Amino acid sequence: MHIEFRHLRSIKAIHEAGGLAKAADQLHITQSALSHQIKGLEEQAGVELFVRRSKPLRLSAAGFRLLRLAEQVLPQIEALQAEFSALRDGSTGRLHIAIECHACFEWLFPVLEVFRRTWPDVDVDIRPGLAFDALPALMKEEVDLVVSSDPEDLPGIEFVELFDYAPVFVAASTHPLAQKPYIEARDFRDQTLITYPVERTRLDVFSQLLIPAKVEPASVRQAELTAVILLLVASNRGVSVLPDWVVREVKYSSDYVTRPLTERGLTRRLYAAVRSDDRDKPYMAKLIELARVEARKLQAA
Amino acid sequence: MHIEFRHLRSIKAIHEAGGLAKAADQLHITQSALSHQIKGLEEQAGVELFVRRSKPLRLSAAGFRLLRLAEQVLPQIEALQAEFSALRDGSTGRLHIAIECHACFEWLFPVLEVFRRTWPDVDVDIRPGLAFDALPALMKEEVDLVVSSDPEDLPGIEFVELFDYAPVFVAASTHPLAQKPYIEARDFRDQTLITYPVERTRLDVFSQLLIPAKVEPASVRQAELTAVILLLVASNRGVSVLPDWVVREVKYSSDYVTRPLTERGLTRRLYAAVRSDDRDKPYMAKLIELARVEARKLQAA
DNA sequence: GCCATATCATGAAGCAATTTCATAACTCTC
DNA sequence: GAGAGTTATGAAATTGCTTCATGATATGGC
Repeated sequence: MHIEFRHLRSIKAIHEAGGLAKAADQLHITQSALSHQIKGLEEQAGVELFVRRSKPLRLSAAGFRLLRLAEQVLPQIEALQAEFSALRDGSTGRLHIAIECHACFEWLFPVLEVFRRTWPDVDVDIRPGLAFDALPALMKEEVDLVVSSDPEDLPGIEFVELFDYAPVFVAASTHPLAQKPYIEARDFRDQTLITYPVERTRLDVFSQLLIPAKVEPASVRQAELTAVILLLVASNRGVSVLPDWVVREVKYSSDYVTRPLTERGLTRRLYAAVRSDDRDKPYMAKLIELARVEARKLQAA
Repeated sequence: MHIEFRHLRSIKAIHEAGGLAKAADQLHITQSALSHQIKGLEEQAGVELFVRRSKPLRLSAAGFRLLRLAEQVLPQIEALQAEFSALRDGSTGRLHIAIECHACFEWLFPVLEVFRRTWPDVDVDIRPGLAFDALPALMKEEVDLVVSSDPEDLPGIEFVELFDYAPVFVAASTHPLAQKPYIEARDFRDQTLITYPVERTRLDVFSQLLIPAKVEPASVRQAELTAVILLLVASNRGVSVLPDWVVREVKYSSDYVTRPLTERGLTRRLYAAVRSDDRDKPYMAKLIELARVEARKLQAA
């Protein structure tokens, strides 16, 4: 059968206006069109929806049943259309974030906390599961933002600069290397290096320092959580390299020392990879702005 | 604006079939038509409902939102259509009954009790409020059945015979008239007559006996409830005339006597007035049959 | 990576459904 | 029962949906 929303609207209008002609006005069609429409609907449903005997057309029992449906359903689609128009003007949307950089949890969480307060209708999520192939997922609209430090030239994708950070050497304060003012690649030769469990090319120590210098650490141990890495470092089970926003937590602790990598220090840049379509959406712009501000707060601390 | 059920069905089909072409098959339209339709819908809503980048067309966030609506709403209209088809085949409907005859409660209630068990989906009600102008209300479909003992020739209305009954004289067993084998009009001349509070022409005593004989009782007192009338009669505050199905309750009580009106007794016939359209509906036929059976049980008791 | 295949998009043309116009039929009120 | 008000109807005009034919794009196997 073919009951349509149009029919629900008509039923409702006729009931409320208390007549076909007035209802037709409200619906911006002629009385004739509405009459034909109702006739068609009744033939479709096989049921008389109105009492014809009385002149200001009145709903029959079946008509009332249909009206009840209309009053239940019409507000729902109106609500949906409101959501859609919010989506269109960018006051709502989906913001699923994939992070390639394992330590980014540390600054992203506080950012999202602040973000949720001003944009409560945006559907925010972090998807660490597919951190591997984040950029293809971004292109397929499986996620909406990828935090990355390796910009690529992809169609429809833009890499928006977030902030700079420094990968910093961390060791226990009792560690021999604590004596040096800065750390070089060759210093790792006889060390146990503790890293996040991802491929080397995605770790700053390797990509920026050890691989170019062709240095291999004595051993590499992996730990998932930043807190665990720091624990291992404190108990002298190895040394690590972490972004500055992470080491700021231990900078003033007497258990740790932090040192720059190379004499002048390394600098890396983080990007938010987003689809061009999304870039100018207000909530997206806001998130990126927040990320910059909050991260700098962390780095300054 | 112009979201229609058609669109909801399409969204759902595409999602379930996992592709536009297969969905189009299910919907019995071409792939092209569906493509155009979705395009139109997206323009309407101003929102992308599907992710175009991936090839087996996938729902976007907004698309999922619409799907959720579809899954909520579509079953509702299917349920409605089931109700309508039940209405068409007569297994459900509205059965609002108006009773012109005030004492008919007595047999109608038991009838409806039985009826509700076999036809639970029929919307049954008794509307005593508009007992006055019941037949016009029947024509205007405000009620669906009128119990009446005065058939009229009205277009679209049929009077279906229910059963015959006898208006019977009731008095306290101590009442002087209890001595007579039957009661005549002139016997009322010096009596207080207790009646239902309706116009005289609609009371059997008057229309069938007193008005033709031009007899006026000494006084007339009215009571709404049958139980109250009987109470007043028992305490000798007056006499009354009630249908046989009512007096059967007191027939064997030593407090009352019942006597026929006139030597041969009066006989009246009750009718169910219904619209011709409704007459052959199964539930209507059933109710009428039940009324006959149950009433005769009461009269026989 | 490239080609074959599957899948979706698009434009023009045809067709069906909806709307309108003009007017008839009906109901209700006075 | 005349008149105002309201709904129904038929035919023509219009809208918009569908189809056909074909182009564009993605996916998977080699």
